[in-house]
Amino acid sequence: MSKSLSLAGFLPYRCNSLAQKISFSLSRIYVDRFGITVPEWRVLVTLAEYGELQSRRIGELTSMDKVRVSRAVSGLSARGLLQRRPCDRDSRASLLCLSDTGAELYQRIEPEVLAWEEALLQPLSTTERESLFVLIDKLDLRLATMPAVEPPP
Amino acid sequence: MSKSLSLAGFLPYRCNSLAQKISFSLSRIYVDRFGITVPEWRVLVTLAEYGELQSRRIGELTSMDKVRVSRAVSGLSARGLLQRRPCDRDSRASLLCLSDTGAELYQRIEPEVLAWEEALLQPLSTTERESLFVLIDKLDLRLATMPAVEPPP
DNA sequence: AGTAGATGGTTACATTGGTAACCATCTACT
DNA sequence: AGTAGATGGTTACCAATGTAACCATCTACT
Repeated sequence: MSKSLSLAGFLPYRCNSLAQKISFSLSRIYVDRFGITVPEWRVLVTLAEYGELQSRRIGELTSMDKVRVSRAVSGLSARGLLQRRPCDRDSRASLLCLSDTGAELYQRIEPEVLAWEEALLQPLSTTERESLFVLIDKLDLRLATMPAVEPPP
Repeated sequence: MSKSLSLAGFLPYRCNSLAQKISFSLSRIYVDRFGITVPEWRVLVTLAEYGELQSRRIGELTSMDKVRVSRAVSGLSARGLLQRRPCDRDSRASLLCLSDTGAELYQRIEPEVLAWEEALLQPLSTTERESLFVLIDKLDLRLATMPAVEPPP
């Protein structure tokens, strides 16, 4: 005999719904108050962390496909938050970084986001926080290596 | 001094990206092979578990808004997987349950999904599986009760 | 050098998902 | 009973996301 499915205890559902709630709660900060979309937010964080990158690399670091990156970049550029300069190694690509306004905006958002994160994790002990990330890492790894489910014969 | 943000260690990002990978991996089963969408899948599972429900309740149990439920239901109905009968207590609503074909289809999918879940969780010990759900529960609860972040004055 | 195929990035098109307006009915109060 | 507002559910409309085609350039090989 095998147990039967229940959404409430089903990891895909729980994880999805948690991710959405987290994302929504966080986005109140940068969407409502700063008019930044989620993909734009990811680009901002990444450029703030790495300094200067080309689109391709931003895509890798944020797990977004090139179309999404392109749109996010063009949105941010339109608002003067980015700076581009040609990439001399490859003239198809360009190198992107935060403009002064972009960096300034980011510095206003970042502390609020950190405060929000701290508030979210507040009920978890240090150990729990660590194991949360360990578990996520393990599942991520598993997904990358797990064989596809076989259809029955 | 406070730490600065990095996507790779940022819970919203990690959780989102994990949820997407999980969802994608799982959906190979019911999307590719059975042509069922994600919302439809949730409705199926819920009706399989609860027997007979009205749309409103399905929405609550699956965390989907009424539009999404309506579309999922109409998709499943079009394929003859559901049965509706009028709700005598409220003539606006109807009661939904799986049709015979629906139940049969579900019974073909369920064991595969359970096998997939087991494969996913395989690298986690029993304790780890438990703490994973405990952590998710805690975060869920926290999100429901957490105060909004205050804008700086 | 020249050509075939791969790659960075953008644009155009189709699909999906969300928001808002809507209709029918229900509830509660006069 | 009659009316005002709430609610179940569908439809219509608009924003976001993914897929596919595209252009320019690069790489590698002859």
